[in-house]
Amino acid sequence: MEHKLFLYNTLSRTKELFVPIHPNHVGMYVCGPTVYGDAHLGHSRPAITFDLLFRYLQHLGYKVRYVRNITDVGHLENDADEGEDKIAKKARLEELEPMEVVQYFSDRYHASMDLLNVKKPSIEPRASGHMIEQINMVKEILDAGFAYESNGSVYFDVEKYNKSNHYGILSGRVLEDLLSNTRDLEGQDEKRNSFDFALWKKAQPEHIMRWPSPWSDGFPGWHLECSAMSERYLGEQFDIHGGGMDLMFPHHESEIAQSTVCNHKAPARYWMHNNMITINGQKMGKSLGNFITLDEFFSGNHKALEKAYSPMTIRFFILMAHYRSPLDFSNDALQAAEKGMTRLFKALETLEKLVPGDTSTVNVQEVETNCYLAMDDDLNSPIVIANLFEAVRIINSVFDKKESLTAQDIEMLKNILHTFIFDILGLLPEAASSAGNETIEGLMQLILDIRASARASKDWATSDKIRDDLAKVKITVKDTKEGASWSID
RNA sequence: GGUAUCAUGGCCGAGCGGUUAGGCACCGGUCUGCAAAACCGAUUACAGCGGUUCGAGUCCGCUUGAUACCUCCA
Repeated sequence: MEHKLFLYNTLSRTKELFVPIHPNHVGMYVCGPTVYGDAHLGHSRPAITFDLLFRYLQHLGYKVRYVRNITDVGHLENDADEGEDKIAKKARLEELEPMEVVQYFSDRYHASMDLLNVKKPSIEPRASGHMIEQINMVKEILDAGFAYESNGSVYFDVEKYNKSNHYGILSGRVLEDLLSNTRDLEGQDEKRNSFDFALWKKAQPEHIMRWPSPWSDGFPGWHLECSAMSERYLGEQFDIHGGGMDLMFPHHESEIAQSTVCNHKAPARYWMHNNMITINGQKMGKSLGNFITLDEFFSGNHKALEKAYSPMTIRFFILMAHYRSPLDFSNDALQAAEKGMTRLFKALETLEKLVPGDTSTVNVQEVETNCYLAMDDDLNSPIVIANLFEAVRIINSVFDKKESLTAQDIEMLKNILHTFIFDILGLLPEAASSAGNETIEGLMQLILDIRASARASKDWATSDKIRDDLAKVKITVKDTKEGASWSID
């Protein structure tokens, strides 16, 4: 099957046919988390979005090198903490080594990503492990005359850069507009212009994380690590650079400027940005303090949550919206996703039980074609899911003898669904909720046996009492053709 | 103020000029001792006002409203 994969490129604000620089190979860089806190729902969106792209590119046969960094140095606090490295700040409060904090939250981030069935990137570099590359890059930019040293810190000269290039090419900004936005911040006087950004920051005495450099003991600027690490692992120019929309400016804009000065070409050809997850219409974010961590979703342990939501529910919820649309969190939406996904997986079980017919009354091939068309159209996962539900309808109708499929078509349908549900969307069937505890299993078996004999003798009073009383302790009993089943709510 | 994005039925969410999105809820039906679950089926929409067009959620303009970025943020 011919594939013309179109991806929305923020640079051109249009969907463009994806053509890799080197045939059959794709280099992809995505901005990862800053590890000084637990991952929240918002963090799962880029992870899942670019996991979807990673999976799909691999499915199409590309050899993909996917680099997703971990930021463990370099970001500055604002306001009272201006100039202080975020990680150092947190570490001091906790009286832990900064690297201990980094390790702790990295591990927790990885655990959450594993639960969400997010594939590990090919390389996951840390900023702290690439000091030499970053310092070299600062030197290069200084040598090229696009940076200046000031009091031990080094700043990128945006105004000079903008004379030969367009600073704002990605975000659609015009430098003159940025000029009007002067704001008093500490350290501003070191800069020639407010929009200049730091390449190297001199460390204040209280800084724990610091590295020697030709200019001062300090740490690299906010945007440098991505430029340095993407170049190191993917080369001067690579295919795809991704991240959250909130990083478009100034982070990605500055990355482009830095790399362009060093390599005389734009670092990435396709820039992709996922939209935000909102809560009550507002962006979920650390600064706003309105975030819910992934662990809280998984445990249900948060006042805004009516119940616990499994990792796969979260994944399905995110895939039900297109990655460039804002997605509003709500219990209703999450529960709708949960029910829909359950129905999808139930149909997968039903599919195994279908009895083949002599002819097919529905076109199975169409499901596959439509799913591929949706994926090729800028990763339109909601449309893929809609088509999967069309398959659900087909499966159930065949099961109900309202439609018919040949053995060959049933096999094809299995292949299609497995490919899209497991391989591409990366969904996994949830583990049976009732399993695990032998004592409870045994007790429930006993209770249901007693109820079964009551029902056999049409003793509905006893049968209903057992069911009602179990319901009071949040155990649901369902009578099916194969006997009673139970689950804990 | 500047830049960008968006406004779809009870809720969530597709749609990129011309025949059904889809999910959840609700309603009707099948099944069941009853119920739940499951399954089948039907219904409800395109912020407002103009314009372009044979034809507009879909393009253009204006109005209103919302969000993001401009300061660390996925």
